[in-house]
Amino acid sequence: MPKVIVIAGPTASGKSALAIDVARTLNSAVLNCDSMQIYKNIPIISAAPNSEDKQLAEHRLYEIYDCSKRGNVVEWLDLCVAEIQKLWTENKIPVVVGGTGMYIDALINGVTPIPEVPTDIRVEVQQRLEHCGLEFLYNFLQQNDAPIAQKLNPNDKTRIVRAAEILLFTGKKVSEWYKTPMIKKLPEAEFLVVKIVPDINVIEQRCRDRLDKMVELGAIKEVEYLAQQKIPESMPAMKALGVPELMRFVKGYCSLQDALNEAKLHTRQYAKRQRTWLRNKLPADITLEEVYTGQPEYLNKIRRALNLL
RNA sequence: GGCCGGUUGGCAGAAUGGCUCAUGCAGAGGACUGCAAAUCCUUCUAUAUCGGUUCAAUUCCGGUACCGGCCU
Repeated sequence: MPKVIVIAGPTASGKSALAIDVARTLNSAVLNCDSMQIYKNIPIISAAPNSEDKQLAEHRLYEIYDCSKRGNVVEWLDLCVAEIQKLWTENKIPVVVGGTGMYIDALINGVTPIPEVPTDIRVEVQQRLEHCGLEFLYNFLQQNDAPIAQKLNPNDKTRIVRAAEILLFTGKKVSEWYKTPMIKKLPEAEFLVVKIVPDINVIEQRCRDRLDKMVELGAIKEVEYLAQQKIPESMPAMKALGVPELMRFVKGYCSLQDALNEAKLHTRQYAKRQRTWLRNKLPADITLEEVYTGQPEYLNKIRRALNLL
């Protein structure tokens, strides 16, 4: 059975470094599974691999979308699956790394085959949301798809909007859609899941240091670029950690120090959410309880596990 | 030394003579199937201290401590 290595961990856990080392020993490539590193022009703030990293191992699916584009899981999944299959034909074991839980989940467990909702429907729902309020949409769901309404929290904007879109476009309840089995894009794949879950305080310290370093490396320039491009705040790339915070500084609303402190706090909170997700949703074959900084035993562990698969 | 004002959870900040001390932030835990670095849920912690009045005090009165202002 063809194999795929999946490396997951919170921000600043050293997962990218591990991915590079694994890819090198396997003479394979690293595939991005991060919803922000997929965007161009913000490599510093999104902590995408630098040129040195890229020399050590081949990296794919990084910095491929314009920041004005809205990425999504399924699109990423298609790209990722294509790259995995390519590597397989070369007899290589792909190394997928990233911190976006939903993407990993979709890769391993599949998604329900709901057709893509066209833009006009999405705009319509968005307008309803703005004019009539979230409550209106929730009531709409309660009347037309009670099971999903019950499952969702009345304040959960993202999911209520999504459910409304699906219902309007497909005419079928989301709760019905969810009864159809999820489709795996790579049913034949055998995944070796490696999880890095260091102590949250260690992660926090690394996030702080990294953010300071990002500023030294030119993170402000990237944010200024986004401002110049006048990319709407609603775009995903504009929500990358550090972007909204530094944007406030760039626009003169706060000091750099304040912006950084905010960004550091939000990064920690994000890392915490990632840990929760990893802990409860991703069973792993190998778990590292400390930051990866090149310990050879972990590489050996992975190699041994691969042979056993 | 004298006079005045203040003291509510880790922080900010409401309220009240009596029922479980609002709320926000932070912290902790959790959810997560097409924007997910998003979106959302649950939850711990306080009336400075001592005494008095009262059926009942965080709330009223007094002492002490601490903080701030003014005076000598």
